[in-house]
Amino acid sequence: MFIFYTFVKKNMFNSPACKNCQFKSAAAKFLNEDELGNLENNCAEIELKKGDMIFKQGILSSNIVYLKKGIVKFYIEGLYKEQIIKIAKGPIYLGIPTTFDEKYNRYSATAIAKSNACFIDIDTFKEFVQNNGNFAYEIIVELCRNEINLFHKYINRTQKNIRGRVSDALIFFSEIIYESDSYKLPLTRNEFGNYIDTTRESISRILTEFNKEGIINLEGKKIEILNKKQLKMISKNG
DNA sequence: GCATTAACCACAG
DNA sequence: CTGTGGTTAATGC
Repeated sequence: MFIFYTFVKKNMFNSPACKNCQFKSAAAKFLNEDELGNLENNCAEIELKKGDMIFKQGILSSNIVYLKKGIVKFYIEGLYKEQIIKIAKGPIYLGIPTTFDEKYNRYSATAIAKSNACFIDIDTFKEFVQNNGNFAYEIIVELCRNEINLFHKYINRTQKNIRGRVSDALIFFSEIIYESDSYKLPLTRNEFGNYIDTTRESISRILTEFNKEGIINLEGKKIEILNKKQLKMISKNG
């Protein structure tokens, strides 16, 4: 991340056209001409392939990342293994909790689909928060939403059985991530299990169960939801 | 006790 | 990387 920062300062990248950005965040819509110009000069846009790491736990961080489009996974190096904590898609800010008041990243983020990310200099970002109330307000709204979502995820982990949690995840990918009833899972069975706190074996079993029960059509990583009503039932009664 | 749930292990594509 | 089968431990009638 430090490298990007130096490059930007030397103008070795073409500055992105923040003013006309089609993927402007709710917060960035409140930036005035001057501020947008400032953003353009202190920001670099990068194209990411599936599997590219965006930032890494334990490494010094000096950028806020704005994911214009794409899908990412957040994960933490735990005591014994890596744990996926969250999957999200752009447009979204990625590094606020880990960069804002922390020297080192407290978690890692990796693209799990082709993505576009803007690396914004942290001091520039802080300036906006300090001087532009509307900008700051929108950032707070996003942070609040994230916290509530995590509370729900936390509760579901303990209070739903595995069939319920698998249903939740399938619905999440369908409604939030892909906005379609058929999609290709961006995770291996192992990662899927890790994500909802179970084993790859249980994922395999339950997906084939759902397939046999006619709730989904399963073909490797390709999922087609055939009976969303029932899936939602299972999610509830989990 | 007996049934259910889910993790762990092992082996085979 | 996946799917399946057997085993086992925990929990709830």
